[in-house]
Amino acid sequence: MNNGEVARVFQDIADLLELKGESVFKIRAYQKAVRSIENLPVELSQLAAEGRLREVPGIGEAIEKKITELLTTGRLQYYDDLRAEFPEGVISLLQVPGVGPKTAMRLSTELGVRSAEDLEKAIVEGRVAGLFRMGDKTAENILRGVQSMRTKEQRIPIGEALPLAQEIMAALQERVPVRNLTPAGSLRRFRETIGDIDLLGTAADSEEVLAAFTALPLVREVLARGATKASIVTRGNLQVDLRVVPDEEYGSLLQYFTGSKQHNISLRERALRQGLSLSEYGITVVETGQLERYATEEAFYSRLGLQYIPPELREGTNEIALAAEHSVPEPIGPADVRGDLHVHSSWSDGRDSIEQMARAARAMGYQYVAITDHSKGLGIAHGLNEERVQEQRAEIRRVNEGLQGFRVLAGIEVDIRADGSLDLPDEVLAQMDVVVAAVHSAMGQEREKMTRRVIRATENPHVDIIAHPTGRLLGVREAMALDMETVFQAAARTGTVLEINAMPDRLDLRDVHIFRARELGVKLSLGTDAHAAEHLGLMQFGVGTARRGWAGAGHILNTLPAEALLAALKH
DNA sequence: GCCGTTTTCGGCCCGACTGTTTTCAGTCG
Repeated sequence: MNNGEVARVFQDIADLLELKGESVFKIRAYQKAVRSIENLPVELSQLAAEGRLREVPGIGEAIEKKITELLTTGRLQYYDDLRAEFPEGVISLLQVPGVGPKTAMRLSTELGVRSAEDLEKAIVEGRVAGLFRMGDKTAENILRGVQSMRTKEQRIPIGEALPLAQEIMAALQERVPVRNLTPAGSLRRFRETIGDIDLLGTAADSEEVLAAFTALPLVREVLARGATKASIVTRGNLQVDLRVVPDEEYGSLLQYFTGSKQHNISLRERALRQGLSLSEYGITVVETGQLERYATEEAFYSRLGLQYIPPELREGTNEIALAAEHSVPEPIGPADVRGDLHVHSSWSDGRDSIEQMARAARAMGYQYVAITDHSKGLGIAHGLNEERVQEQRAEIRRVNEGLQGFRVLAGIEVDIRADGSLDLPDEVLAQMDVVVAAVHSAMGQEREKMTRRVIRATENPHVDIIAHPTGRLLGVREAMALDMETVFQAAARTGTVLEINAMPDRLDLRDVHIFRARELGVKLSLGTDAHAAEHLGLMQFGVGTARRGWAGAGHILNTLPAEALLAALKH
């Protein structure tokens, strides 16, 4: 049983306990365990084998026992008993926006509703509005919930959300005087997918800003518009919330709306022990009732005796404890990156010439770029054979002669074949500055075979970097079946670098993988996989993901100058 | 059910909004 499956069981238990009307604290304990497990960078089975389950925040004696039972037997008696107490399907009603545990139970016991379809029928027939303490408006609200559940846009990749947020912010700034306009929420934390866009700003006249916001051309529907907050739905069917407050409250508001939820809960629990109560309006000294306002997040965290915590680290793991000791690591920043190590040109399936890519990379402030076109096995991408590799090397030498203070590295993205052998002979690979290897075919191999295949590639003395190691495409293709722990160990043992692919639909390695790989001493690199000059800018998504994996500049090879980088590579 | 620079027992984040209400319950983020 993997972490996701265990987390689902505990989520179900939390839901069932809610239906049952159990103590909210017990329910919260299960929910906390779920979030903790979902964010875990390592398999529970591994922790269990090492007797370290209790080290996970939110896992105590009782939940440890339940996890052990699940891992060893695949079942959980407590869960089975709990489920037997309720009619099948009641849990599913909790998925409907506007329906909580109380309503779900009443719908089930009083109307026999067991599914969203049942619910819709009951509403249309007027049976819901007829219930005690329910009315037409409540029924209508739930009906909208059922419908939105069907049509609502799922979480969108950050690669779509960020440009959209920037477009909205730019449009707003053109129209009204608004300061400190910034994304908050999961967008600011650089999660790989975004549910809705949260924006914050400050202004003397918040009403004016909100009026301009709700009147933007891309607005399809205005959900709410108050004195400090407005919500709209875009034409692309995505919800965008904007909060506008005075300058002096900006710090606490930004802190609050950046989250994560678990981070904020942990922060507030800790503050209470210090006699302080936190809210989006500031910090209240409980004893005196005095409200202190904060214009910056730095001052807010400082008041709590904490080091500043970068947004990408605020997931409620152990960042607060580290901040209390002032030992939160400094994550890599965009300015640390000195070059891109995964770039295609028109020699394979890229759009732009080597020289165009090189000049674009130099314009970004880089010192080098590795041209890593596909090898011959990828016929569809016009991959390079031995002969064209030599021709391309000559072209790279020519381009380098025309570029001062910048270096184009001769690289290749060599295909890892189904058996783990490489698509070009070792003699050819030995001549390259950088060899990137990647799986592009037979991605459905079973776990053991796929793991052996990738490990064999890491064992080749010429392979410097494994690109997009899991092969996933967000929302399109699942990660390949790979034993990541074993892959990390092989990478660490052989000195092979694992790539953090910055393409927003890849982000591969992903955050939790980066976290674990780093722990095991694996070297990492950043690459955009650019197929056109403008893709080089996607590096920001790779950097954000690296930060979520708590990677510092020291963990990422292409923060080094060119010579030091080449010396650090395997061959 | 978890957890401890107040505690191994007794606490447990905070506020907004909505609807159906005469003071609040339920839901959400």
